[in-house]
Amino acid sequence: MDAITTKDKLLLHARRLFWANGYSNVSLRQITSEAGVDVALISRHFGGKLGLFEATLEGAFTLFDTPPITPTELVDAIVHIFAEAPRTSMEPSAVTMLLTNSHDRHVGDLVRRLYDTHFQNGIRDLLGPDRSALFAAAVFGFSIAEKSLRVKGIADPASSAYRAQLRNFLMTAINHAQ
Amino acid sequence: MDAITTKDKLLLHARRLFWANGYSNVSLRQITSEAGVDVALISRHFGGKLGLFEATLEGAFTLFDTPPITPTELVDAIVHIFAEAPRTSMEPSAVTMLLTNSHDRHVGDLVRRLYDTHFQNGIRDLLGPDRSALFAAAVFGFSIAEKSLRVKGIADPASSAYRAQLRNFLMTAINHAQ
DNA sequence: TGGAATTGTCAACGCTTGTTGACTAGATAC
DNA sequence: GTATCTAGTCAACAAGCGTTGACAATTCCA
Repeated sequence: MDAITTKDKLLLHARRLFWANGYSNVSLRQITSEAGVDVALISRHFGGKLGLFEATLEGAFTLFDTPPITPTELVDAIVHIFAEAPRTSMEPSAVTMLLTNSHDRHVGDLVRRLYDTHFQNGIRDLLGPDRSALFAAAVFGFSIAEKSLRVKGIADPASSAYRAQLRNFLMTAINHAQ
Repeated sequence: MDAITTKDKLLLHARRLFWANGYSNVSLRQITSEAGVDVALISRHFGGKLGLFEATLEGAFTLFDTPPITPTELVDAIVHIFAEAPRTSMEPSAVTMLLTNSHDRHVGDLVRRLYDTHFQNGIRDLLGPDRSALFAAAVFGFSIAEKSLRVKGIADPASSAYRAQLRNFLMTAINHAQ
């Protein structure tokens, strides 16, 4: 019983720290100290740092594995994830962890593979190759601008203006793609 | 005389490696081994790793320090930088290094400050707060999609289709911002 | 030409990293 | 009740990191 709690504690803190700082910028001792457990337990439960990282992404791509019927529903789903993220403190770790770690020496290949199999293949059938590429660029760009660079001019995520801004940005990227 | 060559060699390889792998994923020994010089010379010439990183960004924001007159000229300038980047092997290190390192423990604050003082303030007068935020998101998203995640559906950077695709994407972000 | 400043070389430092093995405690099964 | 397996604790490991200081070589200036 207690084992499950420990694994969940590790997953919770690891997900938050990885998403906020990136794979290489988070140490195992940082995770375990915040989770209040011993360092060695990561290797025991997850086989190592990479295994823990993979575990934090487990089941995070369900939205894209069964993509919505229409582009509008896809946009609404992503807007919902982005807007609710601060509340749940869970998502959009999946999407954003992809890009904030895509250049990492240790997890770059893994991250690109996850993007290919889940995100890209999931939305390409819905939007077509060109529109899905630019739609992905819009999602990534908005996430980077808001979360990492904290660009001014992006509305408060709790406001309805935020949802409208993001929705309009994504719909524009879809509708006006060449 | 030889000193200048060594500094330039270090800057050249450091810029390339930092841009490709990010600050924390590049070691000083990796840079110096490719440059063919001793490790200690980085601390001697640049004061340390952070100083070398800053030096690689020197003068890379001239475009945004004196922004173009019209949004169209701004878009054309960025399209030009992106399209010529593979040839010159220099840019768009400035813009893309901003975002690929924005979550780094060591250089995150520096990178955000550079973004604020150069990129953001430069284009906000031209585009206004809302449009400049989404324009920045479009630039970052396209860069991430093309360079880091290697999204399918983005044209060959050497082709004219690439310029048209990027130009249309950026113009759309500007013109349809709420 | 001789002294001073700069540049390059080498080895070592202290620190952090992820990982491992030995050991104790507790739960489970026979 | 005893053997077995799992979970947690502790200390240590080897490897890599950025940085430093002592020394040799070169260049520059008077």
